[in-house]
Amino acid sequence: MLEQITLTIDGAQHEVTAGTTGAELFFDDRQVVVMRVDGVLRDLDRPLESGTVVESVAIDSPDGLNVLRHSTAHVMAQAVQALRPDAKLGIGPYITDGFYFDFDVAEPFTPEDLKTLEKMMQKIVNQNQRFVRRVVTEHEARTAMAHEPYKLILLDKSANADEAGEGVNVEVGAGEITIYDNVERKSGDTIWCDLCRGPHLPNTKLISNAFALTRSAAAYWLGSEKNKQLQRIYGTAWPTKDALKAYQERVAEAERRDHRKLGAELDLFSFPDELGSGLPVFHPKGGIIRKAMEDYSRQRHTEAGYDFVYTPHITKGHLYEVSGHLDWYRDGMFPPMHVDAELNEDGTVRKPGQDYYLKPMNCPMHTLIYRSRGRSYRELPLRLFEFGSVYRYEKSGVVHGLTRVRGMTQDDAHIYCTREQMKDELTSTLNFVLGLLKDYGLDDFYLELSTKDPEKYVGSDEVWEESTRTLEEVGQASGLELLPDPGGAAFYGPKISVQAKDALGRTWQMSTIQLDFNTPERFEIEYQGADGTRRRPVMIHRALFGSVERFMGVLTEHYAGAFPAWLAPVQVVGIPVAEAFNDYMFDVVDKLKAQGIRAEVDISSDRFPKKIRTASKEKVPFVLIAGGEDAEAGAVSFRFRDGSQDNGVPVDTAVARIVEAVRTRAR
RNA sequence: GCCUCCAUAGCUCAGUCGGUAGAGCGUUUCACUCGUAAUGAAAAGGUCAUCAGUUCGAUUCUGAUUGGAGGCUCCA
Repeated sequence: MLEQITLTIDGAQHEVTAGTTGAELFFDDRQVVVMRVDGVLRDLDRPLESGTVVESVAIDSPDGLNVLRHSTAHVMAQAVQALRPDAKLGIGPYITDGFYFDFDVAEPFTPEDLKTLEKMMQKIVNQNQRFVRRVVTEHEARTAMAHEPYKLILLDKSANADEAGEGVNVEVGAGEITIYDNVERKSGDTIWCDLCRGPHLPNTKLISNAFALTRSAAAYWLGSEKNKQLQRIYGTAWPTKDALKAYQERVAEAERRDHRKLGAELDLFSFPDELGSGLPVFHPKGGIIRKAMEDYSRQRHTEAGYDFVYTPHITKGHLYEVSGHLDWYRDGMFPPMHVDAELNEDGTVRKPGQDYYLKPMNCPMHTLIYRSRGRSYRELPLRLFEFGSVYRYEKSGVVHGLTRVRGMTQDDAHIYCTREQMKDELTSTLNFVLGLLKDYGLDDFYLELSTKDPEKYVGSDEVWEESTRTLEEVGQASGLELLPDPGGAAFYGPKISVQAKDALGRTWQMSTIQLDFNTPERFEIEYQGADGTRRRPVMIHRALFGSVERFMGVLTEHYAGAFPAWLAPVQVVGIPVAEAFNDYMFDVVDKLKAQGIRAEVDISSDRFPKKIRTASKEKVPFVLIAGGEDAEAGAVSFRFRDGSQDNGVPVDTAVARIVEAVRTRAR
């Protein structure tokens, strides 16, 4: 008689025969591709033990997708080794929306290779190979992987795989060493195998035809610059062809929204080669958007009690010796210009001269303003704000559109306050920042708390602890999700950053609020307390846009170039139905201009439908149309960006509506 | 910084197996204009990124430089 065991299956107790596998348990649900046993993902074909809690995992669940993508990565690696028998395997984990696999190959992969590989993968999928798990000893694993040097390195590291580097723990985990064999269904032959922690899909058929290889690129082995670069192939995989298509459409939409593309199409900004990498110029239309952003920011900062200051773009090097930047970030600064040196005729130095640097940060200069005279506790908190232009020597490979530049303008403020004021000041700053971001149209946030990097910090542990705790309390009080970012802090203090999600659900790090106990020390700034003693203020760094340039890039993508009326370069275009109504249209536009609205009349020689098309392509928020019917009624007709209309609106009403939309910053 | 790829008109791209180039859009001009995403015609516009090398001759081949793309590493 067969022994019966008790399992908790998807929440309910069941009695089953001992030795029952997940595959038998869930055989009638083809969506189930893997299972979770006592919280751990397992292959379906593993027998279940009495008393365990078993949950089915569907292919379209987050874990199921990860397994699907990991298995697809195996299929790809099998195809790669068939195409390039000399290819050595690196690691091949799942990632967001897909997977990659690294290979050491003599020649990089070409786009044609990717197409060939996709076809080979489809053949493997159609063969319906089984993924078979095999527990091995370390010796067996080393024998099986004798020709895979990188796998042998992984075995060396298996004891502490979780710390070894990106993706390593997908291959080998602490505990058992396992190999996954790809077994051909008909012959039972093992066609391919890989050292892998699993779990995997039961078979390749489940991958169906909903996968694609997307790109190839180089990547450092184990993610370290010191290691050899391997060739990485990225791919994506989905439960259904429709899901794959939806993903590809999302990628295409992101490409259409790319601010570099829209910036050129809408004539907002450009990156002249003559200026150098990462140095943008803003064209008149981009300038209007930027000015509107800055004007509103100034207005709000004035209301919130900030003082406006201005500082130069260049300074003697000594300032950044005092601040510590030359110690910590010299590589990220433009090299110095050496000036004022004088030489004797024989080439010996008569006057040594000195180094000037472009400024990479505003804080030291603001601190000099603080220090320019004695300060009283009555002045604190002192909030110094500047649209401060900074220059950073970003490595050539990382410069990217407006989001990573070498010259940028920060909406930078430094708040000097007492330790007692610190918490309230942080709280009100965070609220100020969140409120302002919402006004610009971003409203889906979470916070990140970046804490000390043990290899890169100054100041005492005690101070770090206090400031970290304070930031954490403030973050938690905000009610937003607060995620830890260990080691992410700047050398001088911990920070809270606001992460905003855009219209496509992508996350951007926006504002940062940083505590700094270090700069006040280094610059020895003080204030006189009510009791007459000299005390050291605390300094808070905060930027809301981060950089104006980057924020504009993010907003461009968030709005897909269709900026809300208050930011739009051209807010209204008047289109007369025929030339005879030009004057009528001009009268309407003049009324709008009198109210400060950016309005134009399209009097080009284009025909009416072409003018509509032009205005649509320029993403103008309000198109006003006037012809005979409207003119007789003293009205205009609206055409909105979505193509909808509102005809016969009295002119004064139309003007009021537009003015109101701009005033309220309506979307 | 590293790897791979790329650079032809303002934009998107074709082309030249080495003999100085073409389309569409845009621009200009002319004609035509009456209701919601492209009226027609003509013209202008290019040291084929820059600098060297090979060659009778280089936009084309080679190298370097600059700039760009996608990754990796980095991001105060």
